[in-house]
Order: sequence, then structure tokens, then C-alpha cells
Amino acid sequence: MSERQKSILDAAVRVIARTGVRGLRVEQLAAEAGISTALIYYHFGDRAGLLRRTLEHINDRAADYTQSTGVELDLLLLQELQDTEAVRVNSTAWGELRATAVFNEELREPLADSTRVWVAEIADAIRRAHPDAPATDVAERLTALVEGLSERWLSGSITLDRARDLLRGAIALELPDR
Amino acid sequence: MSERQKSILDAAVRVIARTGVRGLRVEQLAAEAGISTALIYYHFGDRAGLLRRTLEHINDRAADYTQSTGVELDLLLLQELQDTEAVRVNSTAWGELRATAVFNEELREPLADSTRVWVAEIADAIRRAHPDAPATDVAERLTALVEGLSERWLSGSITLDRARDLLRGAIALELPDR
DNA sequence: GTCTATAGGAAGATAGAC
DNA sequence: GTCTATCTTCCTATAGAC
Repeated sequence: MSERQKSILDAAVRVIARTGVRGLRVEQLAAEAGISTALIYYHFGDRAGLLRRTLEHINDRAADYTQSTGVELDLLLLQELQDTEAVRVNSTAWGELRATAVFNEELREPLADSTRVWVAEIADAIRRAHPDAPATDVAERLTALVEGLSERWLSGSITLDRARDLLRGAIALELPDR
Repeated sequence: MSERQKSILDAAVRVIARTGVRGLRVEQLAAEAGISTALIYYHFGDRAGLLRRTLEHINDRAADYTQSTGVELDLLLLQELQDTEAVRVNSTAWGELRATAVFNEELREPLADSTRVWVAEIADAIRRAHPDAPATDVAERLTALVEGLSERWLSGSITLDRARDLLRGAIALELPDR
């Protein structure tokens, strides 16, 4: 994949984080990337192709993002609930990806793969810190909770601080210090 | 609100559950409702107004849906994870509502209100069955988890059975039998 | 590979009759 | 209140030059 393509996809993630998948206009993306619309079609064929590649790209970014063997579990989960540009963009795009996959068969498999990877990473961290805990179940519950809380935060139903408190509470329950 | 309006809004919920908010076409909705597009504009002004009213309607439906003083807590939560037409339509529409609200200020307040109502109902059920539990925290965590699991289920990242198992596990942890 | 210019079509919205 | 017919706008996509 060329640098140009990467930069277009990065721009697409930003636009999606701002306007949602439904709000992504090819012309707007062209402006964001500083190129013409024709070039986007040259590289990605059509809007659907662009979208597919963008959402795969979000997956890749998410994978990079979480790479953190050795980092504290608390941090690993709580870092998904932070008011920084990077987290906001990623979480918003990720939420859009999941919401889009509900109506788009093509996206389901890559989405499920990414979810699996993320859950596995959290499960590993759990195993390191709490060898006796049922790591897979706990990881699956905590990550699903993070997604639920994140969506509530981004949609304005809950404050970030409250979301973080609730997550901390869940971690304490799932992984009591022995 | 007239019966006609209600029937249009019901049709809109069905269409949204099938195609998502982004997929809702006024013409398609007209077909679903068995009327002309002009009539939709007569009743709701424009697409945005239609959408706003529809999403409020989803809120109302969700409120009705949960009305169940006296029902077991387990049932109350687990009934959100069921493969019936009604649950699927409601959950899908609800997910779309939340995803849309991320990019639509106007929807946030009604969405937050509905969320509050739902959480409060669950909290009441908790208080009845487990007087000593921190009902509000538990209710907020369990409902957020339901939303996260529901979205994973609808987007094909998890089976329904697995989602139900995980939820049961969380309930057991949050509300241990004394 | 990249642009400008534009074709073509889909979807939102309205006019006007009944 | 409701319809048919149509306008208009917006957006995807392509043609063709560089």
C-alpha cells in the first residue's frame, strides 16, 4: 500500500470520526486529504471500496494502538476512556465500524477478528496479573463493557469520569486482589 | 399524535432496523407505510424532522418494552438478548439511535433521558431483590454491558448464547446471593 | 498518478389537484 | 389529508488532458 493511500485512509478515519460513516462525502474527504476526488476513485475504485479499506485501516490502527505487552491491565482498559484526540478519533471510528457492520456483511469478519485480537490481548494481561481468574470470560466482559461505556460517553449519556469510575468498579469486581 | 403518524413512525423503526439510519430513504419508508412521500413531508416537515421523531419514538417504545415492575431482574436484562423479531428490531434501532446521537447533538438529550429511565428501572429491580447492593452502580454497569454485548451480537462478533452466558456471569458477580 | 470539468443519477423536497 | 408529478440539489463517478 502506497504512502498516498495511507494518507487518504488516515484522512478518512478523521472524517468518519467527525461525521460518521453516513456523513463521509468523497468530496469532503478529498478536501481533508488535499487531493481531488478523482484520485480517490483511482486508488479505491468506488465509495464502497474506499469504505471497506478505511474500516480495515481502523482495525489496523486499533491493533497498533493496543500493542502494549507489559502494560498494567487497568491502564490498558482505562486508556480507552480518555479525552484525548487520538482516543476520541479511534473510539468514534471504531463505534462507527461496529454500527456499520450491523448492516454490512462484508465488514463482519474483519471486525470479529479485530475484536478477538483485542480480547486476547486483554486476556493475556489478565493471566499475567491474576493467574487464577477466568481470563477469557473476564476479558470478554470488560472489553464489551468498555465498548458500551465508550458509546454512552461519545453519545453524551454519561460523563467520562463516571464511565471511568464504573469501569474501575467492574475491574475490582472481576479481579479482586487476593 | 395521529394514528397515521404513529403508523409511519412504526414503519420507520422497521426500516431503520433493516437498513440503519443511513439507509433510510423517504421513498422506501413511504412504500413500507403504504403511502406517498408527500404525506411524510406533510406530517414531519423534512427528513431530519422525521428522523428526530422516529428516534424519539424508539425511545418511547423502549420505555413501554421495559415496563415490568415485579419481573425478575435476570429476566429483565436477559430479555434484551433474545432472538425474537421484537427484540432484534428494538435493539437494532436502539443501537442506531445511539450511534446517530454521536454526530447529532439534537438527539443526545432524549437519548440520555431514556437511558436514565432504563437504568433507574433496573436499579429499582435490584433494590427489590438485593437491598444491600449499590443499585445505581450495578444497574449502570449491567445496562452498559448489555448494550456492548448486544452490539457485538448484532454485528456478528459473538453468538447470542455466548452473550447471554457472559451477562449471566456479570449478574452473578455484581449480585452474589448472600 | 493526478488534475479539472462534468455527466448522470439518486434522493430530498415541493406544487397543485382532489 | 393525501396523491401524482416534478423540480432541484447533492453526490458519486468518469472522461480526458497533463
